Amino acid sequence: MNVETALEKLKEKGYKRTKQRERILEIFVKQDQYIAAKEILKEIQEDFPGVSYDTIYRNLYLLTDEEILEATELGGEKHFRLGCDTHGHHHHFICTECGKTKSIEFCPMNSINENLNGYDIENHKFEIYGKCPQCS
Amino acid sequence: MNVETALEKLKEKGYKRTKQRERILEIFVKQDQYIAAKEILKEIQEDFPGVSYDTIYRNLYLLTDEEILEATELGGEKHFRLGCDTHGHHHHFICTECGKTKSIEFCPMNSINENLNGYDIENHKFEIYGKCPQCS
DNA sequence: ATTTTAATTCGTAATCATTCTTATTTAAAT
DNA sequence: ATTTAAATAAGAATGATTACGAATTAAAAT
Repeated sequence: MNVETALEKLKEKGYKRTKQRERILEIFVKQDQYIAAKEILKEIQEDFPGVSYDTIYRNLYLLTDEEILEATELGGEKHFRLGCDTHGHHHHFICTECGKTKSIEFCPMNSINENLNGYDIENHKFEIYGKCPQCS
Repeated sequence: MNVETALEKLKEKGYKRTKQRERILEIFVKQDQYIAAKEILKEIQEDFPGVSYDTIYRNLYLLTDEEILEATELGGEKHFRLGCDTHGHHHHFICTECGKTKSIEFCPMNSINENLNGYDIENHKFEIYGKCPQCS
């Protein structure tokens, strides 16, 4: 997913193209890893000194709703990254030291054979935490 | 795990038996589901009007470290439940409506055959979210 | 090109969960 | 009964997130 494709997708839904939104997308395209809201803010302030957290969060949530970003909770903070839909659905190994991730193609939902009759499954989370080769 | 067993386990490590700690454990034994810190506080205040969040969190984290409780993040809040070590290691289906859980014996780490050479695995999380039979 | 409209942003305050600090209290060992 | 380390109370502080009114701006309509 690149910046233009994402902005196209938003335009179709009636969302406008703004400099701030474009800049946020650029950051995610450049850094392919989980990033916290405050880091996005810091980076954007170099170009737009006045951006507020409101703008950051509003956009992060919008982009997540539109499935352009995906979110996870790390150390009490929400983190976001570009949803790599090139790979299709997948999970992550997340380094607890540097935050870098490695995609995991294996999805437990394909292997599970547990009786969940009557349960309406909406979502699932599978993440492996540890040290990546560089940090261990 | 019952209250006495848990308190025994703590005593062996040199931790004291306090009314507040005992009461916290009772709540978890009675309600076998994920509970947020503020709900613990509310319930305990009926007996100890002065308890502070400090006491709640200190104990929740202590109990989690001692593997008496287990924790997960739900809706931006940490939630805790009694670690059901009778079942051994397992995961959960968590109802997004009422918070009730169903144990899942299947563990993806037993089925995964992904190349993670060089990665030092410390932990993992597998949870399924949705509506339980009562809520769907 | 101008106007209109709704979306978006800014600036700041408010909220909410969690953590910290210090003085005081308590369990349990001597 | 005394001592000592652990635990608690009370409230302030922090940090992430959310909320809100006013001002701005992108895009559509005229």
